[in-house]
Amino acid sequence: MVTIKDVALLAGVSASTVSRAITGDVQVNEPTRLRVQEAISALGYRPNRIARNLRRQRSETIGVVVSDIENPHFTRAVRAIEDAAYRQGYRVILCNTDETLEKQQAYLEVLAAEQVVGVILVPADAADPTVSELLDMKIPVVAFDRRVDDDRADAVFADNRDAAKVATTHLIASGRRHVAFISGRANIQTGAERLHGYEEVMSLHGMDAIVGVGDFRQDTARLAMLRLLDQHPDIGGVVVANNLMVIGVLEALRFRDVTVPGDIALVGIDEPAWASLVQPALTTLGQPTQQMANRAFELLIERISGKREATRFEVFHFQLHVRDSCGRRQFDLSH
Amino acid sequence: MVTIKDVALLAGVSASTVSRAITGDVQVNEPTRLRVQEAISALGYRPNRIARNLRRQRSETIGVVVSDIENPHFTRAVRAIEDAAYRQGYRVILCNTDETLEKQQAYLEVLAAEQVVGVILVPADAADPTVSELLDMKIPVVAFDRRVDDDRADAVFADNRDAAKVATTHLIASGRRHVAFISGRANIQTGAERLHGYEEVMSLHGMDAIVGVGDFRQDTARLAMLRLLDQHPDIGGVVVANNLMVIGVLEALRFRDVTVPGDIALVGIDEPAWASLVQPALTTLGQPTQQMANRAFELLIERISGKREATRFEVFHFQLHVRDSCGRRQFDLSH
DNA sequence: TGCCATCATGAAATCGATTGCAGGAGAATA
DNA sequence: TATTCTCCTGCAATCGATTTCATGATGGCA
Repeated sequence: MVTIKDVALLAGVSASTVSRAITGDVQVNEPTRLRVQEAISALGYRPNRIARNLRRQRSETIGVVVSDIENPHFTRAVRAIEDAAYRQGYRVILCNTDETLEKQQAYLEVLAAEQVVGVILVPADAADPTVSELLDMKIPVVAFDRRVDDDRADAVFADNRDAAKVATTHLIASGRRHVAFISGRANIQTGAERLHGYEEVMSLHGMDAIVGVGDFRQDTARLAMLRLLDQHPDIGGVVVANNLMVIGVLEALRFRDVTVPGDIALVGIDEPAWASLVQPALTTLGQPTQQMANRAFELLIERISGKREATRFEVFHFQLHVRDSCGRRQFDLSH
Repeated sequence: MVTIKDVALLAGVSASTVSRAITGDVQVNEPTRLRVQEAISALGYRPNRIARNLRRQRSETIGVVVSDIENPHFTRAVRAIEDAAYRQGYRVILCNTDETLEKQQAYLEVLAAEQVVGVILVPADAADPTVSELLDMKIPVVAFDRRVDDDRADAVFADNRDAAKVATTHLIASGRRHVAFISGRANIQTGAERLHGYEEVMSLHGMDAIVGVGDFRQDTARLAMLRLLDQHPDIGGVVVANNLMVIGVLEALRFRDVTVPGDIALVGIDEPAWASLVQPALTTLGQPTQQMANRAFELLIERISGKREATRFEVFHFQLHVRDSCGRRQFDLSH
């Protein structure tokens, strides 16, 4: 491995001078700078970032931690963040926690150790003390999609309760009775809020809640829907708590020869790219993922650059896309 | 920040002893070890990984670099790799290159600097010299989905040429004429190979190739398909080079009121989760993504542990899933 | 009793960079 | 000419851990 000393030796200067020639924050005589440059390219020298970060106590890297790398909502956000960050000279490293506290802690520690300048986190567990440790270390954290308990962290999320309310109301207003809900995990904020929104509307209309418990993934949603069909043969509508679970639910309905929206009307929360291509085209509630991601990054930059002290929450809103799977009773003109 | 010295001070021992107590590779007297443990938890000490990696010249992290974080084929692979790696005590950090050489170099350098023990790479550019630099540093590299030029790197990929040949042949055998191809970027190996497979079959049958150039993303595929419809109104079938582009192509066909498979039969390469849910259900060629990912990780571990010297390539095969979009002329029984 | 092996520990070097401090050279000013 | 200032550079300390080497204590064995 070629180090700064080798370069110094070849250029006939000290290591300090090489360092200054590279970083450029202190004046270096032009001829010497050129000699150093030559030596660097002659040896193919590349500064060791570990040593640099150790000394500088920071890096030019931001960390992004998502709870499910397979969820298009998150990957779309990650791409938006990476794009913006890279343009501003930051590198982005990404980690996947699989919705487990253990992995979240492990990866937050990795990021802390790498001295990242900031973290955007889709928290698997809002109460994770590791988040506070990062904040103690003056590493700003922006929660995405969900909040964290430590209120020094900014947060960007959507109004999930409202989304579920709109979806449920839409089905009921279309004349559906026995509207069911395929939930995500209730210990995840988005899961809980969407469930609460659904329950709120159901009780408002004096109806019993019919909940199939999923975990935001395709397989469990299929099983939950099959079970629900057995237990409640009179279901007339279903709200599905996220995009991946919609796939599982549609598989279950097709397997049982249940027609959509004939037998059961369906509204999905989240807007996948294929929403309008499936049969029937999916009525969805979409959130402005890219805008949210961009905003999360902006909030992080404000913190990194020290422009802002106060914690900020930003709430975005879902938009209803009425297509065919809901039966369209009410909104025939809104296509 | 609490360092090893603070722990040493509180426990009344030297830093060396604390270090030994933590790593456990050298005997430490039991009572002292306990005192150190107490001091550690009392202070909430966490060893600084940067310093550790600097000294040890390695980490317990492996790097994964993908060319498109939004492609489900890659995210599925990433999740499989992360699962396996985490179980074996490795941490995984992920980077996205957007199919650009510049970002690929930047992120490979980041990973090299972080002293990762190995890299799994979906190369955006097979000729990138940074790959060789990693290998020079004794950091093993496994190419995924595509190969790299440096033949010290292992590779796991699928027989893309054959996939395109099967897809094209299937359409022709179903009686389709003027079969078109929506290609990915030809400077990407998978793109080139799939295109060649298509062209090979077409020329074998004495037919002219009809190629719409895309870049593996949804938007360009839509435009390419629209342009193709204008230029070649007699197209009877189309092979689409990857899953994301299928969405764009279906959008274009729907926009022009072209029926599938009535007017145009369609076969997609890659098997997205929603393949059987779209209308019409998609005939696809799927590759065993998770198996490939697991194998890539195994190859990497063999290198990391020094079990193997010789370079290894592993080629996986696509499987044809006949559904409705191809017209099913030949294979009515094969569902 | 004397010698040697073993065990536990500390002091100091080390990893590869950055940076505070000091000093020399040369220019500008008194 | 003497003094001050600026510019450039090198020395050495530093970041926080690991690891080599040396040393003292203990105990077993001759």
